Amino acid sequence: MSDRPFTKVIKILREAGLRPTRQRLGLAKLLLDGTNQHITAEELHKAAQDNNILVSLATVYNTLHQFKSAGLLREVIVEPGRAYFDTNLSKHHHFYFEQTGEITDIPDSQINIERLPHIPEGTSINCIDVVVRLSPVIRDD
Amino acid sequence: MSDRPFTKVIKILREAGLRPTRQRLGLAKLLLDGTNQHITAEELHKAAQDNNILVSLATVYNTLHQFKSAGLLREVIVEPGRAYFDTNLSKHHHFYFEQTGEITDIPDSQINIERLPHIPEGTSINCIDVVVRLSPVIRDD
DNA sequence: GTGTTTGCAAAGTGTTTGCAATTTA
DNA sequence: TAAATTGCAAACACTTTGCAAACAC
Repeated sequence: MSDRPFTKVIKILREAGLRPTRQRLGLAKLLLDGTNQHITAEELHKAAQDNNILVSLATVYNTLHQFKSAGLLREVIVEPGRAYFDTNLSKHHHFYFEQTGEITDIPDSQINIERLPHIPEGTSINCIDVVVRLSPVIRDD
Repeated sequence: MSDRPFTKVIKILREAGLRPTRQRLGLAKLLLDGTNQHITAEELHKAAQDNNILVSLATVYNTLHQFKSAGLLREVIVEPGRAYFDTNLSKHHHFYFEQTGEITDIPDSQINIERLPHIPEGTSINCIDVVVRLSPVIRDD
């Protein structure tokens, strides 16, 4: 919404090695506004249109991957055939509402993995993803 | 490989409410042989061809979903755009080798989730999936 | 015989890519 | 102006679907 802190977003992009083009600036402003979001390319494209940010769907896809490579976003995999991107870079996990497709964060403090498994030789852990899949409670009364 | 215990597979399908057709029997024999497998539709289709089981790719897809609905298989979601099916029905988790796409099991005894998160009201946990993503160790010598 | 299942080909969904035109530095 | 970026449309990978023919019971 604010128009001035453009400089901040420009700085972020520059430091990520990405030229601050009109499209990247617009998408970065939508994504990196400090709120935690779980968004698909289509949703972001729609959000851009709604905010008068002209950008093609192809560029949205490319930009999401560039942001991911630059460490500005993470990918969350909870269902086949659809990629979600997560603006929360801190350690955390996810609830996935199977009914609605909604994703919400589980703070790292609320989950704790004890007893880590023995890691195969020659490999190292990239990350550990925990997805708690939820369904609506069915009440029969 | 064995030809006689067909009766066993027929029984499994019958109890799952699925007619034991030639295609389902063939696929069930490949899948439910007691080993733990993580397989895609394409891979299963190829395996069927290699074993002289005539079945179309569309039927492989349909059969995998029928088996899943019947509780004979589980779906594992580790990468977007590809569905893996898991013949291991006991509680366990997964290693995912990002480099190769390979999936292996983590026995439930080797991982332990403490302190479960607070579940949103009106929902119940369907399942908890843990994916430990691995990369090859990079050695610089 | 009747309802189920199959296979094909077509359609669908989400994503990536080649390339000319445009923009950035 | 040289290199990076964009947008389009086409290609892509994977999956689902409609429907006539084949099959199971």
